[in-house]
Amino acid sequence: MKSSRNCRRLLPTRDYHLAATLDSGQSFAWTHVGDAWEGVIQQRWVRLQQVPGGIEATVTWPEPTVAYGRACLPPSANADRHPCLVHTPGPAVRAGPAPPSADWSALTDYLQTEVELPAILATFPPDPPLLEAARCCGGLRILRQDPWECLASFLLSATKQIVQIRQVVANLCRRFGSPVTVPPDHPPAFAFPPAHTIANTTESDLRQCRMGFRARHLHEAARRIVGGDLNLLALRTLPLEEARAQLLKLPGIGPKIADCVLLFSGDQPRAFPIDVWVARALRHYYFAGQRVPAEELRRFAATHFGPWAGHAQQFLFHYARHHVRLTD
DNA sequence: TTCCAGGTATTAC
DNA sequence: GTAATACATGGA
Repeated sequence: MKSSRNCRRLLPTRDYHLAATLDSGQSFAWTHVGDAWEGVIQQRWVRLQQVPGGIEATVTWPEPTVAYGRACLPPSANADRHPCLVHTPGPAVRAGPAPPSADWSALTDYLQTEVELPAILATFPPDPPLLEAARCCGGLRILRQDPWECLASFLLSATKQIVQIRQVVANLCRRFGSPVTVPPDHPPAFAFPPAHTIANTTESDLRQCRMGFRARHLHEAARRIVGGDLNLLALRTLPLEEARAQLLKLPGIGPKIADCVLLFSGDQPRAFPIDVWVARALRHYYFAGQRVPAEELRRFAATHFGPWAGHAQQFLFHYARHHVRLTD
């Protein structure tokens, strides 16, 4: 086994509920291990644990060290439009040995620890169900994920339970992802496979990961992205409607998955994914439980919840799943 | 066994 | 235009 060394740091946070955030159906890449969460961020194994004052993060470096890529995602091009976002892009990327004091900004950027949640809550309309949902799910955050991993994961999410999506994503990483350095005696961990890897495999191979009919969509989407039909990072610089229109051109991506990608990885805080849970909550709380066409729900959500509608959506989603029993 | 899952695309009225 | 239906798989 290759030797490795751990590096640990406290990431200071306020109003941050790590478990709610990592286990709220935004990302399917985290495993609950004891009282911590383990996953892979940008090719690096990470362990996160909520502690007083913040999040204790442990990462592992290989020894001897290897060159590694971008230390952090580019800062949000939309940051100026959204004063609640405070990005700290970190120093220039180093290649070669990674010292223990290496850049943590990739992690804080992913976790969005710098976002002032109270400032976002202050923009919400004063309606009782939303405020109750926000109260029940205090500290629930929106992650800033890698766009390709987010898109691919949600392509796999169609009519699947969250636990099953996790399994399929794990299958995909195990079969096609690169192994990452883990602590001694730790089970192997794998990075999410890049688009070109998926594009270069076959639909039949993808089906081995138990993703069913979604294999064709994933394969074709990867091929188009690798072919340059769509620049995922550039979506962060576009107005919401334009970014959504670009995503809707991909096979297997409709309004719901497009909004998930835009909210969870595309710097589009107004994006408002409406799935079965959110639709149920909207009908129940805002339309007296009546049947409402999907388009009308979308129109309502686009105007009612304000500039941080996506956060409101995530509160309603979490609330509907864990705190109340709503019927269709 | 039957139902349903963080949907989408296609086909039928 | 809106309403059903197929699509794979497996947990509840």
